[in-house]
Amino acid sequence: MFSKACEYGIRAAIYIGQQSASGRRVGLKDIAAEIDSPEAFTAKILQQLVRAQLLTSVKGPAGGFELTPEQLRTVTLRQLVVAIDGGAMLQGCALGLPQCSAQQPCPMHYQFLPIRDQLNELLRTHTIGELASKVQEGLGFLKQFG
Amino acid sequence: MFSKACEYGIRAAIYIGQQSASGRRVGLKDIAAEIDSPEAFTAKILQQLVRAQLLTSVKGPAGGFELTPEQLRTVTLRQLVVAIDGGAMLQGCALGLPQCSAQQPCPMHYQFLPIRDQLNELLRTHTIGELASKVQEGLGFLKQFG
DNA sequence: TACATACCGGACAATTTTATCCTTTAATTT
DNA sequence: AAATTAAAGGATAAAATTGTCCGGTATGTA
Ligand code: FES
Ligand code: FES
Repeated sequence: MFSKACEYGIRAAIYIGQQSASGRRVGLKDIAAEIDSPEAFTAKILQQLVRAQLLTSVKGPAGGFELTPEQLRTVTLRQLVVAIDGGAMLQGCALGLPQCSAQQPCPMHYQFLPIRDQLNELLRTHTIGELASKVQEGLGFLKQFG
Repeated sequence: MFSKACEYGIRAAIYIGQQSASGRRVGLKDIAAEIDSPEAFTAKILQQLVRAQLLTSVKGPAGGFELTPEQLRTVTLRQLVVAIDGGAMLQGCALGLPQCSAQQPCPMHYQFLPIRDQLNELLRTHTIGELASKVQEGLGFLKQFG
């Protein structure tokens, strides 16, 4: 579905969000441990997200990553996915035709469209803050135990 | 969404199905041209599908690929996808957790599940024959022009 | 039997994705 | 100012995916 980079990116953003909501700034090491991802690779992805201004970083001692209240409230899953994976999966043809369009649709087009639309809607309407709350309340997990 | 291999595989299967429905057996060259895919790579994918018995091949002059009436009627998109990409995308967690389960669900789990289920249903309920008809009737395309 | 056709199979190459390492830069503390 | 901390950035490596090439094998035809 999504690339590894995107999966790590989303999980990281949610964890950072959860901690930011409690006023804690978190470092790379902590993040990678909490979402069970390769540290250096995760760093690259977070850099991308900082550049895209979807999250904030602070250098130096007591530095790390955080989401501003504004970011927590407004940054959506969709923005993360687009920043990392690009829009291809959210707009592209299921069978890989160069253009998804009703002009020359692939034979799955009309069946596939509603599903893709729902996915878009799902990503568009969920903010990091929202998902972070879910984790905070113990209703969602960013890694698995046992 | 799907890998390139899977996209080519599905498009190829549909084209072969369309021709088989008209009693024509088709060769690799023809297939690659009609679905706009790299010939040698497509050959590899078709081999996989033949081994999985989702389509049939015949060597020698006037040989090529075809779908038996049985295959045309019973082989589903789902079988193609599983044969080429494996079941990961159809069962895996949206955020890449090693297991998708309600025991330790990721924070997207309950929103994501219905969409993934619909995708599964879509793939499970559409046969190659059905999609081939659509192409035959000019309602669907396997490559794009101009 | 000889020959031509077309898929099969293995090896190989290019590209993209995933992942690591190390130096530099910025910020804080002593 | 010096030392310490932590992210930024560049170079590189490993792995997976995508793609090519070529000799082998089966099949039909002359
Ligand atoms: S053309 Fe294939 S999904 Fe729209
Ligand atoms: S656990 Fe993530 S989708 Fe089910």
